[in-house]
Amino acid sequence: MSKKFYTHDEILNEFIGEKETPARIEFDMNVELFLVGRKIKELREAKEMTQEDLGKLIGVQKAQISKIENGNNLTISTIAKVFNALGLNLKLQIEDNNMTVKTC
Amino acid sequence: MSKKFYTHDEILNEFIGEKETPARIEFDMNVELFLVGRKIKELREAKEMTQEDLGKLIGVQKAQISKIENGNNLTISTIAKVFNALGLNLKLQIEDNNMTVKTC
DNA sequence: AATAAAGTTTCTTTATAAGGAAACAATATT
DNA sequence: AATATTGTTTCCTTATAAAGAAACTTTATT
Repeated sequence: MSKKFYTHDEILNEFIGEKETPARIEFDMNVELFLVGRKIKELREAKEMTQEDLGKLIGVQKAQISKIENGNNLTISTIAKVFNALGLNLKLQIEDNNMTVKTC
Repeated sequence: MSKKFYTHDEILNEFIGEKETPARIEFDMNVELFLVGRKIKELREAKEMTQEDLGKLIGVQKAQISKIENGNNLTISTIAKVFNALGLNLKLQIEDNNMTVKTC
């Protein structure tokens, strides 16, 4: 009896919905938002900084940076602080699911 | 004795910094991030919904929507909930201040 | 001008993000 | 293999976002 193995995409397509369907768009947005921490880690590493380096820049311990990178419900002010420290500019792009693309 | 009147832009240029200078970029990002609430109000009104309508969609009182729209340090999860309810898709666009443009 | 509808404010509680200290774990480095 | 560096976890406190209830204010509507 042969087992079927699923790719990540197949799982999402099956259990959440195909790409561009409302449920899937919503899901993808949530994933993206809640992965800000992961993104921060990536960007910090790209700048070859340690958590301690980044912590010093914004005045917190390295442990706090670890929590920020691995936690998942940051506040706007925390996100802003970190992005500033990394010399990065974060913009919000708002898309209406029924067409028009705005940017704020 | 004649008084000089300043435009909004003149004030920002003078007291924060000219556009595209690091201080100004940082300032503009902070403004944008902290104005998510205002943006939510705009978008809700564009959909011709009352605060009560929106509140019902996400299961909170209209007073809470007022606070979200006028407050200024929302969490990711609050932002996600509201944007979902409005049928909007929020994307984060990350720009490195020394060039390269990424999107997550 | 009176009524209704929409939005805001105040007061309170609850939930949780932010943060430090210190121990611990995992990865380099010598 | 021992040491140093980097990252994570636990325990704890503090700050504050989220939320409801109810009074209040502002803006339509009749």
